Amino acid sequence: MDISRLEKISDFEWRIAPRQGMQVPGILYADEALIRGMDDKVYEQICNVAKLPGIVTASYAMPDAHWGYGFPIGGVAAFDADRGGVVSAGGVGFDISCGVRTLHTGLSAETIRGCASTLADALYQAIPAGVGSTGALRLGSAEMDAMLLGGAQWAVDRGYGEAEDLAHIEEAGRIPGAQPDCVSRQAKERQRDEVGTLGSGNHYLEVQEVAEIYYPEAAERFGLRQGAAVVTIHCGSRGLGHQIGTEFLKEMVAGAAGFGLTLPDRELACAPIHSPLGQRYLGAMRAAMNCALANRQVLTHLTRQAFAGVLPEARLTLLYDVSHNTCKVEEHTVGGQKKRLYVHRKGATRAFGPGHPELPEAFRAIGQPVLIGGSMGTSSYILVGTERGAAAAFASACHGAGRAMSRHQATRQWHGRELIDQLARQGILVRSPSLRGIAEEAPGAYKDVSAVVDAADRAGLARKVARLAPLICIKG
DNA sequence: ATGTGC
Repeated sequence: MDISRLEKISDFEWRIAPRQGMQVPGILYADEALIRGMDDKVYEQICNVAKLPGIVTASYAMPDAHWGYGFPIGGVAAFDADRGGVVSAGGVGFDISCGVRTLHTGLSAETIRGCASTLADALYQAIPAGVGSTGALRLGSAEMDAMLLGGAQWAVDRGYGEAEDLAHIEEAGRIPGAQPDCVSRQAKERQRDEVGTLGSGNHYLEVQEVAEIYYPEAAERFGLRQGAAVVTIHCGSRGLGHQIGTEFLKEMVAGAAGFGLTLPDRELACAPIHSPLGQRYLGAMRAAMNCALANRQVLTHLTRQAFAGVLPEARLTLLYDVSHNTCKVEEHTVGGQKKRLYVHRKGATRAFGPGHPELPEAFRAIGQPVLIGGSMGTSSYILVGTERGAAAAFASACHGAGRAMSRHQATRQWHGRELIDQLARQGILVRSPSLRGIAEEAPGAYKDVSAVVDAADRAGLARKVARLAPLICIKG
């Protein structure tokens, strides 16, 4: 991206002044090196989003922003329903409610190293992974609807996990307003045997070591101690979310003219929040959010079972679960006034600051855990929402490293087998059904997650708490 | 991301 087109606010905040139909400015949080590495398309997409009806304050991009469908991945935009605001399927993304959950294990990384290979095999056997992977559950139509309404609460009610898990999930594990009736038969069909599966692409389950602590007070509140082992699960709503995204995108493209919307880019297809199509999308999307929460909850149960077979002394408790592909109704202050807004976060993590009423009691005084997944073989980070961040980008932060290279390019540059051997020499055990998938996910195909996280920290979006280093990686 | 796709 040509940095001369941006107005510098600070070393980590850059502004695009409104022009050519932009209702609000664009704001990009990143350092110079990250901005120079971004595609010009990201600039274009930030500007295009700023042209959508009802957008408030600014069209934001996080430090890991890259070119996406319509909206940039790493984009945040909020809309006021009463001022013609829209909801956009492309503003949420295909993998609805893709997100990250991190669990304590009650064990040290040293203990894990003592049986890493056995544990890796046990996890790989317990966790269905890969394209089209299926799980042990088969949902009939009534159970499907119950899952889509109940999210992680549905899973816990059926014995997958513990009641205490729920308090440590966004919205207590169940997104209200889901409408299974708005989810197509085909979407449900695709999901029938995919609950409790990891999927493919950048999804993973990792056992990690707490390698570094930056903010001891927050780490203490989060129960993170240096040298401890944690488990992180990164996945989403599988075939169901993808099908919903695909169908509504098409419907929104077809419906745009009927709503009198002239879109700067066909891919920005959207519908007024106060329209039957907008409402149907929200109902279906919320059902997909519950699907993702149920999925991560069942995977947690399978993880506990795998640990129990190898390390019976393990006690897996949930630190937090937060999504990074969502549209959520939240209260934010705009021009000194409190407003209920439809906040799209596409590849951006919610990062509520201290005192937010929606946070579980354990974190209310310190702020929300912000879980940032790295690429395979590299570090992940835990940050905490801050007061300053709550006033910027509607309380959002980055979500990961962000791709630096296409999947195709990566497969030409790396070989799965060599990467697995190389990582094993670094003490990182990778298990995956797909060598091609491994090559596509080569660490070198991603941006430096540390630079991304530093930029988010320095921009004040969230504050660094701890770095997690991978020990075992189950890759889809 | 995805029953990966012109």
